Amino acid sequence: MPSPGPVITRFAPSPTGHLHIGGARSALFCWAFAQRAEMEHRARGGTAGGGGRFMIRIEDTDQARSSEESARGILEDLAWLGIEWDDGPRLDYEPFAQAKDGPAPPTLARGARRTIGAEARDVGSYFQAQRAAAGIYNAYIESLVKAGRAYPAFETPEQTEAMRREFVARKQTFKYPRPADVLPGVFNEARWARARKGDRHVVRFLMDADAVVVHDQVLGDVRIAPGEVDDFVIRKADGFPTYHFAVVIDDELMGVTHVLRAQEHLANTPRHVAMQRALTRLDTGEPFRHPVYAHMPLIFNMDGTKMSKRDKAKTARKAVKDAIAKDRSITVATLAPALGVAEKDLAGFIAADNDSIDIAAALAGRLNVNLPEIEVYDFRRNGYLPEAIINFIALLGWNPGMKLDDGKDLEKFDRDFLARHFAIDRIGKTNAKFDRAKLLSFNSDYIGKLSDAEFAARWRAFLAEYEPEALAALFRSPGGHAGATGIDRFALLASTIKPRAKTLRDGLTAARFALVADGGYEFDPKAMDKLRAGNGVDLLGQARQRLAGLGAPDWAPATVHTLLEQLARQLGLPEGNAGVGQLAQPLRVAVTGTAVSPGIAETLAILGRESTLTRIDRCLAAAAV
RNA sequence: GGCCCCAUCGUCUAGCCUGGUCUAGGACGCUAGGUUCUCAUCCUAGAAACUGGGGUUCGAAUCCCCAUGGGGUCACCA
Repeated sequence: MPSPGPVITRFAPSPTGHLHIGGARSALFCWAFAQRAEMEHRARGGTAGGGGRFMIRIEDTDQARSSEESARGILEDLAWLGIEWDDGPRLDYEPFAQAKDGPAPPTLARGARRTIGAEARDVGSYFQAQRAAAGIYNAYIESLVKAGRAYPAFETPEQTEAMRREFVARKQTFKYPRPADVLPGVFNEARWARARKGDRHVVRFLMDADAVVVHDQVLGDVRIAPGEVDDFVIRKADGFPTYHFAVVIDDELMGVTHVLRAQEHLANTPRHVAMQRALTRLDTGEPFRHPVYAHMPLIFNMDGTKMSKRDKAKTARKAVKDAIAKDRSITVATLAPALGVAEKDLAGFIAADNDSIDIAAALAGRLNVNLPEIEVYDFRRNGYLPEAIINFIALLGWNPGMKLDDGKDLEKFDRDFLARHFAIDRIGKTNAKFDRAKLLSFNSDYIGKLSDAEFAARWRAFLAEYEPEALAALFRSPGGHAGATGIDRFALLASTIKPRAKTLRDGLTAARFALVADGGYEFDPKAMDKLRAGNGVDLLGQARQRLAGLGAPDWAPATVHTLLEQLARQLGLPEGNAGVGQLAQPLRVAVTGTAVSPGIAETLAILGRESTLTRIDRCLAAAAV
């Protein structure tokens, strides 16, 4: 039996921004599908790369909107998620979140540089703009024109638009009317000559008259009646191929066997199938193949709207409007300079004339609001773990359909599991809503599952990347005093933060007490009232005296705890933790200003002797007023 | 509007293909308890769904039809 060749899947983003979370899922499924094929191939003793390959292709045919930075950003986002491609653009990068335990200076210790992707299969560039420059598409355009399956059209965009409006006015669906001189299967020499002369034109595909059936692995056969699809543009006036055309050419030339993509592309697929029927390879003379199609359900916001980066602008716009309404001193004139943007731009943003994400981000920082995460990068900088995101998005429109021993559904799994078990027949058909609450739950679960050392390393790497000042502050003893010797304050802090952090970022909230200076926090009035009401002040004084007797070198959770236990006993408080608890609350208020903190012994140990005593004294003074 | 796709708790979903084992299971969220020095973690319990109507069948969440609802798509964007 001839070897069937590898399964080849592809993810083909257009580089016009960061990687959208929905795109990440498409990439993940394509990756998993190829991975599984490769694994099974190797299990049968096959050679590496011969069973399944995952490819990235950059669809940068939109000259105006594409950028190299976006392309790189998307590749980095994929790398961060751990979705690595076998074929595609080369990415040299420094692995993320690899900071390990190290000496005090809070620098981000990057791992060794890595490279993903290589132009290994000799299929040319993975950038469509470069492929266009190499003449790949034009050669096929010409072959189609010569075969009478495509033709130049000379209407200007304005003319086409006018035609469209006429149709709409008559309540008809616009379909480009094929010119009378264009005949199927007949090379229109006159038009071609005029085009070659340099007249501005587009090239349209001459749609065939037969029905098109898309055999979709998820949705089943989808039949489109003849005449439903008009003669669409395959080459723009600027000489670049349209998406539809470039996709069909490249998928064939790059040997793509399986196309897994979002359902929004389903309606485009008949065009692709029709072109595949009409095209013949220029190198081998073989007809184009039809890849296997699988369209997956879409992902929406909880309110049913599309998840788009404009949501960020919307959120920021609402926030700034609220702020202006609430506080008269806030105006466009005062805000703009503070944000570092032009007044005109800010006014335009508020008026919804523009949706600048830069302004949205500046506003969010200024007004202290959280923008919705839409792109992978947003999740990353807000402290989500890639494994949580992978797991969560894998469940949007797919599930393994397996039960755990206790009868519950298996829903927590990693990339490797997905690679082993992913199958198209378990892709669902119904659109999903992106439930951030569940993602958050997944994220805190994954944080909880990390060992203390791992969490400390990853939290530290995260802070080094996105909150370097906070990290630096955590490495300083709050009051500038020498920290306890013999304990790693950061590790201790991290271990107490871990169960309290739903994201790496919000771990900072729980760590606030360790971040502020000894005199840098307010005492919560309610907590202070409570302190004064009972015998809190007295207990606090007693505790202070006792703690003062504990030398800085002994300042560790266990010793502090023992000391408090002993004190509780001496004061005739209830046995065990209940007694410690009566001491804990006043102490907690004293050293954090609030009634909430990690365990009191850990809290005090993290603060160290000098800070603790300083803070207690400050509280005692405040309570006496 | 034309064409196409879809339809189980608030949300993600299992079950549907191969009708009975479904008084429809799990997870998140929610509610109520419990553990704990506060908070968080953790544990237990509870409320919560087969869109509607016809049909097929001894029997339908599961098969068929219609209605309704939701979505996608109709660019010289991808």
